[in-house]
Amino acid sequence: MKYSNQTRLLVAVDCIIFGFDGTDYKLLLIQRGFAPEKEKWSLMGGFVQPDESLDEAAERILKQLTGLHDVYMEEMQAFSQPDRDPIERVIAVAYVALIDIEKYQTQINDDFHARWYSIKELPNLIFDHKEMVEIALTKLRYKAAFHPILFELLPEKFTLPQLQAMYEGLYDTKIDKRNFTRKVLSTKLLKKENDKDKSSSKKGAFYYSLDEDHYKENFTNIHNFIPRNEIPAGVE
Amino acid sequence: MKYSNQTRLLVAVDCIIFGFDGTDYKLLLIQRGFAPEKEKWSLMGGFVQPDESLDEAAERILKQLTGLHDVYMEEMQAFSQPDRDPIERVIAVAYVALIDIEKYQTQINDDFHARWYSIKELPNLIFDHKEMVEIALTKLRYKAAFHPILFELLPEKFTLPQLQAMYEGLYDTKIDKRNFTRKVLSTKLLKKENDKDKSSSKKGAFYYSLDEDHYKENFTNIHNFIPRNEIPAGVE
DNA sequence: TTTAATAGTGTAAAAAAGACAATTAATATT
DNA sequence: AATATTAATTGTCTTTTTTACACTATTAAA
Repeated sequence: MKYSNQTRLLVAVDCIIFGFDGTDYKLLLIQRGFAPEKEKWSLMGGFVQPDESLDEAAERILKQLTGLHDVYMEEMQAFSQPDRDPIERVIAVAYVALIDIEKYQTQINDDFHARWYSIKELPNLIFDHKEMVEIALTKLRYKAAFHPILFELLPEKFTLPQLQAMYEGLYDTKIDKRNFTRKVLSTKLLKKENDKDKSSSKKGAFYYSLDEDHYKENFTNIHNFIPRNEIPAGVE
Repeated sequence: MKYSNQTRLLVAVDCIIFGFDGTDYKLLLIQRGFAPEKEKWSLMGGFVQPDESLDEAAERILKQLTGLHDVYMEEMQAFSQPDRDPIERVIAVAYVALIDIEKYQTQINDDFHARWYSIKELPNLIFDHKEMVEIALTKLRYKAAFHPILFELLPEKFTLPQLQAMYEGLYDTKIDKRNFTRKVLSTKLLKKENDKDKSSSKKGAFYYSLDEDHYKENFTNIHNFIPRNEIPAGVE
């Protein structure tokens, strides 16, 4: 038994994969291997298979490209203009993933010709992928102002200056060191390590890591990592 | 030309339509007119047609049921478990709408047997609609704590006690009158009218209305309508 | 030992949020 | 006409949070 007289459509998942290299935010793009728009840059995506949910499809696709699983990823928004794909109508559900760029491994066979692009120097993207990325960035700025999600971009151990650079990079702003440190430490999300990162200063900066228990417990609390006037308007 | 060897699916939109009657939050439900689950209560939904986006489908469906257009509505989340509909796989994108309950008109022919149910006394719903409603409520509580969206539930003119009751209802909490009034008026979103609503007190309460210009300009600002500890954790 | 470069830290003022209760306005009652 | 009743309206003080602002500490390199 089926529903009759209804049109069935292709449904795809597109993954917006962000990384941070210490200075710039990066987007992981692939060079599309098939028509249309062959060899143009694109988000990694794929069609939803009959036996999988959208979340599962997104995980499969992310794994395929990065080799990673258990990654922070969430549904962002559906893109459904009937003509967004010139070949055939495809409804795309965009997912946003935040990964530690160092954990990304080029796959044994780099089928996808993937590359990290700085979000400041993105190439032309196929279809409506550019719009997807812009919306994702705006939503990321909004959400990261209140929730400690950007830690997903960092390695296990990181320094306070690195952390601050990450926030400053996302909002393209300078934040007062003392105020930032105080706010971040007051969340109790961080554990101070005993060793220092001396790669970027003579004095060296102490490493911190996430206090996993506190992190899980307090993840959904409302925090306040950046000055109010930097929070982007116009978002949920 | 088509993408080959891919499965095409039904895509539907389901509308979670909230109202507020001065005391309780209400959900507009229909009695499903066709199998499966005929005559069971359900969200209003419909399949996406070949020529329309999801947003357009949601608007069409909302208009069909309520006669209303230009209503506050936004995409919430996709529901995509392969077996969520026993007849055939359907991916549903849930939309949340907030309407002024007084504007809702029963359609000329009430094809859908629609009824407002208090969210405290919901009947059993088909498929995963119950889950959709619960998620929608949690997200509404989150969003309404920061953005002035609940005004969409009120008529053009409303009193401060009514407004406060609406917030108290959503969070199931009591809020201090003086603090609430101060916060709400400090947003500059409201205009005081000259007349009073005397239906619920001898003294009467002054009407207020939205200052439309300020409302549009400041809509996306971050406000703070309810005490911090009432904001639900576990949401975006 | 001096220099250079970045890390680390404290305090005071301003703004926002929270706790708290008496007065006012209008109608209903006597 | 006076009084009782009911809900609306209004202000202050305290606490918390946020912001603005600048010097000292550390250590490798010169």
